[in-house]
Amino acid sequence: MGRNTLGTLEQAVMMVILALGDGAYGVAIRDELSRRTRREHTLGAVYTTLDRLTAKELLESYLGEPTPTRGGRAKRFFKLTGEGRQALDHAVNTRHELEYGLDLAGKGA
Amino acid sequence: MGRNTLGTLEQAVMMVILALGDGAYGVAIRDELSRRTRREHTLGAVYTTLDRLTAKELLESYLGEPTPTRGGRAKRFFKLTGEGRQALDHAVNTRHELEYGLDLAGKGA
DNA sequence: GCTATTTCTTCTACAAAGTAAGTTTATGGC
DNA sequence: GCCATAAACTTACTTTGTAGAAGAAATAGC
Repeated sequence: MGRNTLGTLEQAVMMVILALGDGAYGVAIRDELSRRTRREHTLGAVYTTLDRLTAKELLESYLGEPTPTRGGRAKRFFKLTGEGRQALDHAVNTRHELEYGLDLAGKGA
Repeated sequence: MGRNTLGTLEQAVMMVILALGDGAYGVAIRDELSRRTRREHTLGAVYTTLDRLTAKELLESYLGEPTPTRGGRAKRFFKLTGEGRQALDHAVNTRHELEYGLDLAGKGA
């Protein structure tokens, strides 16, 4: 995709990160994504998206505390950068204008 | 993009076709798209998308009357198939669930 | 202080979508 | 005929999306 549009998965991932607040790390993101999407996404898909968004500086990441549960590797948490927030808002607005006046399923209000 | 998700442009184009009703042909679609998106899209981008959606049987096309205007090649009009309508509705619903509970710009209602 | 187990991340190769920059076909008027 | 206009088509390329693993880190139990 040319310049600066966000793909559907990219947008979805960013929204899920917002929804998760703190606690947004790879596996959790995948799970919440599956929940909201009613669809399975592999971790591979999620992480590559995460990486690409980070490379574009729309996300930033930091490593979490030593794991509290059983075994496990250190979680990497993600959040939107200011730029990321802007990009998402822009995508949402664009969508809004596209949907304007149409009667679409799920547009109950 | 893997199996059956619609990309952002694909969704956008389908929405614009709905918005245009009859009168949805390449150039008109591009123009309406630019209007609603506040962004220029080349015809190349639009036509390749149109073709792909047609190939996936989400759109169907038919040729219009011999051109009424100045010069020009016969217009090709597009509309959603039943399957296309379904796919779009599904995309809209998914989006809905993703946005649920978030406070996003442009989500005024 | 090993080894199995759990939890999470990283890699790699490929398929699908998006874009740009042209080319082609068809009028109509001069 | 030649130029301008209006539309569609083509091609080569970049960016996103996906799958299916393999790789690391931490802990528990023994």
